[in-house]
Amino acid sequence: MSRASDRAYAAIRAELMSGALKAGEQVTEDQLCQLAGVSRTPVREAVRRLENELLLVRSDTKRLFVADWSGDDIEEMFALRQMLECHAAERAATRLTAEQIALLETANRELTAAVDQPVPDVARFLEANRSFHENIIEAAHSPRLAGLLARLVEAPVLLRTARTYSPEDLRQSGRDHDELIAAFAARDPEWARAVMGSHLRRAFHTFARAVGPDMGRTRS
Amino acid sequence: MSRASDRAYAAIRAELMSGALKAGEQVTEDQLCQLAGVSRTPVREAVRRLENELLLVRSDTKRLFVADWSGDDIEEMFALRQMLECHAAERAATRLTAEQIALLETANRELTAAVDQPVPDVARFLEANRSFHENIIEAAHSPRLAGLLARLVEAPVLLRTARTYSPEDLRQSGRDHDELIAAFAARDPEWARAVMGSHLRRAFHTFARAVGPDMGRTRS
DNA sequence: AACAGGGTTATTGTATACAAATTGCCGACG
DNA sequence: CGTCGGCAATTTGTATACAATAACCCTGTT
Repeated sequence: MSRASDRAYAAIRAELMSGALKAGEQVTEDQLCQLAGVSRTPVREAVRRLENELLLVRSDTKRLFVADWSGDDIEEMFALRQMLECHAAERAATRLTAEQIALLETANRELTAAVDQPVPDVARFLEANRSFHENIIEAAHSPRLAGLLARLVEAPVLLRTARTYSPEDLRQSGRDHDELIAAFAARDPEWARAVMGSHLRRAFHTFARAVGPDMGRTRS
Repeated sequence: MSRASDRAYAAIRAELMSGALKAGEQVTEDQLCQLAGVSRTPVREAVRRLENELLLVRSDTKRLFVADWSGDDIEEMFALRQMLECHAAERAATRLTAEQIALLETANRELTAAVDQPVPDVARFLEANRSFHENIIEAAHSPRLAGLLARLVEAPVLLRTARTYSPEDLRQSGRDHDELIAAFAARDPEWARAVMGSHLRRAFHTFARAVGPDMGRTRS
């Protein structure tokens, strides 16, 4: 992470996540250079990565814009993620070691701890959640699957500012994870797949409800 | 395609496909510059694309090598492709226009014409086959799905030199495509998914048989 | 003979200058 | 008043020089 292009990537990504760069807005490479404090060469490399992760998009004439996800885009992304991550859960069920299952339990204890407070710590929840899912993908032993998912998982976080997490939603996620762990402990691929499917599909509807009935179809 | 980076991409890719650059071999950026006749900047951009498509890989210390796919890698890739392309076929069944279906018929006529000769024209077959599948993915109207598949479809072609296409294999592909067209014409997503699944799974076994029992597990 | 150390070469990473392309503006003309 | 064309400014694309880092070889020591 000490390379200039990595720092540029992190810096630009942070700006996108914080909302300092708004969806649909044009950005120039020079702008991003100033922002990251490096020259255009590493910035261009970082931009390629972000384009690949669909956080930035190029117009037909190569001009650069912050991605603006429509409701359809989000639904599509969730559908793809569900397909791939169900597959990962299925594979993981027969491949997880006892140590890895213990890791999942640890991550989910952290997750529930973040929720079981007077005021839930959403950032802590998100980090534990990310770790939980990452461990499953890791255990699926399918490096290309992992690469594909990497492109899908992070993108919608862009919209997290718009989202209102209810404590009940967060708790339900914890329970889903518990059942997932049970399916893994039973070495039951079908069970794991099914739980993952309902987990992600519920997440989609929670997300859709939070963002609004039109799911971002009205742009600002 | 007139951009230097695009030309570099095409040139390097051609070298990989022709087998002039062998699997596992190290390549340097300067080498690729000479090869493409452009400077390192566009070459580096082309290399990023090829890394993304898994045709090139980087060692832990950033040195560049031609990808060397193991049998497990190939099986994994086929499994992912099947999952995604079945999904594409299912979506396409309800979205293809009459014109697009006609396009598929044209592509498959070209494909069978390439086969129905004293000596089948494999290159022409591959091109028609690529066009056929591309049209389906296009019709699925899922740009991210298309992006994911792009990373998977082209990679194993690297190994096509090792492959012996029997005329019967090629003819069977044409018949699969015909049934796929029938499923699309009937607007039956389930049918389309099933046909695509068996089509790709058969292709996998044909491929595995042609490459050999160990599927490349013995590297040269 | 094996191995550690240091210096040399090869390779990748970054900055900068310049070229090509695109956009937007402004005036001339219908 | 609209619109067409071209000039100026902005933005992206490429080449090249230089810096940082990793691999290699060679020697000296044990």
